[in-house]
Amino acid sequence: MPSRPPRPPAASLPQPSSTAVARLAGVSQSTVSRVFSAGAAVSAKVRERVMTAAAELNYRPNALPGILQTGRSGIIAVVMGGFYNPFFTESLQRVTAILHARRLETMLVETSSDGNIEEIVGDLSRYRIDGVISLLAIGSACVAQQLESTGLPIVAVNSFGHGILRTVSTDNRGAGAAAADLLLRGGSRRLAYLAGRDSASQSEREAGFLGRLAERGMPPPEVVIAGFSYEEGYDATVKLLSTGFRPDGIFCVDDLVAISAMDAIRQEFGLSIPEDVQVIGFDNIPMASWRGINLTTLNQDIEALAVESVHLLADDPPQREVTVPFRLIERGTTRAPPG
Amino acid sequence: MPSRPPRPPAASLPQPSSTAVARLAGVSQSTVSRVFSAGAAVSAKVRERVMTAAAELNYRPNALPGILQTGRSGIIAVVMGGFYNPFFTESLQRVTAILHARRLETMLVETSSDGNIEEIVGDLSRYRIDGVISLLAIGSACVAQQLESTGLPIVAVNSFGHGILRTVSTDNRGAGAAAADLLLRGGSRRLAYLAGRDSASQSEREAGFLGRLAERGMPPPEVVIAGFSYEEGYDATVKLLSTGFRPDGIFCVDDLVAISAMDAIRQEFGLSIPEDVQVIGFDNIPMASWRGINLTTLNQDIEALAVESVHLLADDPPQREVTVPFRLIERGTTRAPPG
DNA sequence: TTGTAGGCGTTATCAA
DNA sequence: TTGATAACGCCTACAA
Repeated sequence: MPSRPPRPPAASLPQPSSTAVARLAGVSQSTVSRVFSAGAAVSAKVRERVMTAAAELNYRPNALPGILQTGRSGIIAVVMGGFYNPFFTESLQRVTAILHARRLETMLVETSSDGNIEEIVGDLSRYRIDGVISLLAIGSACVAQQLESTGLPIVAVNSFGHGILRTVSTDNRGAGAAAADLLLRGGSRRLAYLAGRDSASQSEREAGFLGRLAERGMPPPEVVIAGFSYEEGYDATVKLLSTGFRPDGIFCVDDLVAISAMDAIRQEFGLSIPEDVQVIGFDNIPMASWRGINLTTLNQDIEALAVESVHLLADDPPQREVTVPFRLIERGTTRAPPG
Repeated sequence: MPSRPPRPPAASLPQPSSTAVARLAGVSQSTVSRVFSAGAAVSAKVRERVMTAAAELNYRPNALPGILQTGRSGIIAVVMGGFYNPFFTESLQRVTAILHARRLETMLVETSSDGNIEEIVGDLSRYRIDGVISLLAIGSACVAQQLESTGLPIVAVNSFGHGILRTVSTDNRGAGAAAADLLLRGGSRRLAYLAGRDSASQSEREAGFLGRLAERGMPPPEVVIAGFSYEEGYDATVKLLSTGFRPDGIFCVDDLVAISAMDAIRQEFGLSIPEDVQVIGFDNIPMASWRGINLTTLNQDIEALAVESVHLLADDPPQREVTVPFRLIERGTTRAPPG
């Protein structure tokens, strides 16, 4: 099923080997190897000679034979989708930075759905990658099972674990409840939820929101599926407000949807935020803090998510599921509490 | 200088080798190899037996020995920074997708400055990567020289080539001129340019803008350095308008700066856009088309930039520098032409 | 069509 | 402290 890259991409000159350096320096190949290994025992004189020869040949050690022997490559596959969402791209940035700090390399896997993850990861296992961090939620137990069958350690962010995967997640349920509390505190009584498409984070946020409203004796809110993007969110909001139902408080599955909802509310219906409608987003992407947007939202601690993901993958600690706390960021799209 | 990953990241079970499969299937190792190679000559019966054995052991071919022999890995290093800017993240997405379509893998290199690129790429060359695509501009000829010394083919986007690198760039100069034309056409006469920090794209855009204004007999515009981000742009705009000078047309080095300028203009100075001030951005990031922003901008054809980058790297065509046309996107922050 | 054997560039083990 | 040698797992002749 796998195959080599079909056309040779830009052939480069063959790199010099440690043998070539050894020859030039008049030492054995093993000595060259030692010079370029961490805790080696080499005399200063020999090291000097080897380094000179290496510099002359522009020698760069080749990591592949070592990988061949140890079976460990120091390469981690990071699975990404949703590049349009700053939450994901910032997550990618942090994860990569943390991996780099640990001297691990990032192999980037780009895919829009989690359907073909298994195939892609299977392909990548040709390189003897050491593990997988998926910033994309793994939706089905079946895919999780397939991934596990690669034998690689796998961490998924904001995903179900399906009893198999290691997971790192924001406290999505708690955050949903906090959103409910805040909307009620601001006086909203006709509530709506702009939902994402099926996923762990989406359903946890929804469960937290609906659960808290029920606890507090509110009728269930209007729920409309808005996806995760601006475009879908805009249409969903128009649809929601066109039913005749006029919510005075909306919780959105993410900031992109929240921002689109604000635009639709103002431009299509001439309503004011937060006077007529309170809006709460999720993620705290940079745009949420832009002056012209100023969105109240629930912050995901991306740094913590990234740190914990790498920790779970690389340090193999006993716990397999980590929850990271959210933080409420009150800005201008909710009404400050009266008291 | 380089070294192996210090701590073993999550040891996984050793993967079965083709030899193990061969033993189980009762054939030679080379036969297994042939079964998993593209244009192999294997009898159906043997292939069948090998596949069964491979499935039983959950065998995955190891690409490393092949790389060791050929010196080509099928891995491309993609250098990224500026994750806060959708232009860069979308570029990354496209490049990765195109590489993947060619069965090339993406090794992601995250760095904020181009200063340590050489070190990072040097590290990566341990993996015998086949080339480098830098979405980060290479600022100094010195760094370009160091990169070239790795012997790897290198493509940089929106960068100077320093007579060494292959480059793919938007027609930044032409786009700057188009911005000048549009502002003048809309009637602006007191012009300003919110500049980026020193880089090829920044200076080309500035040169195009200033050049065209000069051609058309206008005095040189006010120029303020605004970096590339929202925060810096906001401060720079406040600074610009606080000098007493009141521009009625502003060209910005990128959309993030333009959006911040709009926010500052409206919120700090109570001016209207485009009535009092026309604003033009650069990139055409998704936010520029958001209803609440609706920014006139110059589109960079990211798909073309990505395609050409991979082409220049992988197909080694004669030309080393490619320019991609821009496209003017007129939205609501400029005044429609009177005629 | 299949098997045998050599080599890719390291690291690790042992002997000197 | 250094050198020789055997892996690592695959590919590619070449032989059968």
